[in-house]
Amino acid sequence: MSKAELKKVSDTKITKFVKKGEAIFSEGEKLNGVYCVRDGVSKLSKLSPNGKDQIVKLATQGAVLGQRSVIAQETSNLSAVAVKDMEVCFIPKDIIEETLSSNPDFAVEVLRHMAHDLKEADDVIVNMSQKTVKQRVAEAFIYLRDNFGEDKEGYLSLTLSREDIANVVGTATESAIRIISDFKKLGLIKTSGKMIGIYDEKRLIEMAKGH
Amino acid sequence: MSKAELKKVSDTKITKFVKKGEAIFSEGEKLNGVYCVRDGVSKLSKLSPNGKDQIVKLATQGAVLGQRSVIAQETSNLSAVAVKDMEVCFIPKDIIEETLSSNPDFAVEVLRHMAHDLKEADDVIVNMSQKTVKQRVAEAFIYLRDNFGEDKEGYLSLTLSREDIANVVGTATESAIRIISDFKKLGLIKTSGKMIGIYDEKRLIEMAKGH
DNA sequence: CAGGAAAACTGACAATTGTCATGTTTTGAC
DNA sequence: GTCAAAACATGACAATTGTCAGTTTTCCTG
Repeated sequence: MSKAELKKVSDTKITKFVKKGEAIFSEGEKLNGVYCVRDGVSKLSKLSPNGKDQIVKLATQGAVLGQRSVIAQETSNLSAVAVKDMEVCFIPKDIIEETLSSNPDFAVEVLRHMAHDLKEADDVIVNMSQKTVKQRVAEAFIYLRDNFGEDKEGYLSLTLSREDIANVVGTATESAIRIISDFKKLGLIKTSGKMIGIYDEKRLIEMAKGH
Repeated sequence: MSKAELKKVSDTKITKFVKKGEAIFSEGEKLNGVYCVRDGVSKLSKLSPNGKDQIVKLATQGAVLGQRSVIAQETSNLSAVAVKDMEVCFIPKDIIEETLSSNPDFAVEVLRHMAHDLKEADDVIVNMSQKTVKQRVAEAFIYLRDNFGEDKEGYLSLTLSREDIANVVGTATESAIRIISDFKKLGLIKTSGKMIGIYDEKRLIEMAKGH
């Protein structure tokens, strides 16, 4: 992006704070721009016909929410809700569209990013369809550690509710809870309240691979 | 694309015929360009660690294979194998990259397309994680009819092996076969050899929705 | 800090799905 | 046409997962 363009963006951007549990936008909503995540974490989920909310992605610092819908000129196919207090900045879609069509480098940049997302989505599809719930839960913890880190005591920095964990994994809340209990009994993880920590990484990774 | 660009593309493109069962490229392969599907159908699949091949997408006329990998400058994350004799034309990646960075409209066009694919991938994730195998099989038949049509006798124009159907749905081959038998007994579909036809669309759609 | 709501947890059971074993049919090469 | 290999099909059973019902714990609000 040129300096002039950068300036225009920073002039028009609006910073917004979103508390944990609050929505940034909802499925089916028409978006007038995109939201850059400066801080915090958002879950991107889609309501399934049976009433459950499948979490498709967790977005953190650097992610751009709503990009897909704005580019495709469609309403959002996902809901975005904060799972950790957030700071986001809004960029109107006019700016995006203008920059896209005037600046090929920007377009290619966005394209690369979207190509990456698409690959990740493919991976999720394979995991969902070919791995057991137990494997997916194990994988989820490793993913959470790798992407959001852990505190000094070894607990995952991003604490999700059991229901959210179940919705990431795509299973019933009770099943997720049961598997968490099992993992704890097996000494793979430790828990403290709703916080979860990885205790035996090696064996947890084994579990994710299927024994 | 300008006329000069179009000319360059049509000068460099190489038409190739791929027989049913043959691969266009494989997972992990480095691609030197993309393949436009002129005719036929390809399955795009990914090997899961347990040895099963999950079909992520079926691509037909108009689809561009390898686009994601070429844009992201990565090796392919999927394998492409013909499930119906194909005619594809190859476009070297240099041409793609050059056109992308010189022609914003082309980039935006590709971007829109990829945004659409991403939405579809999200939908697949939700289906995989929230629907039963029975629902997914029913949905698969409706999808096959809507996207590939049916012949005069009402059989799906695209005939997949039972194994491929299982791999689309993400289940064991035996489970897929059993469900196909059940659907037939229930009068939802009809079969003739490996061909499958939709017999009672309304009830099949009900089944896809969950009873 | 009391009380109520929400979240976490557990048990019992049913439904779904996968696996293995085996038989049947179809297909394709010769 | 024949024969072997592959694909299709079914049964029996085990493993996984979901559902419902109920208890305990945690969290939040006044």
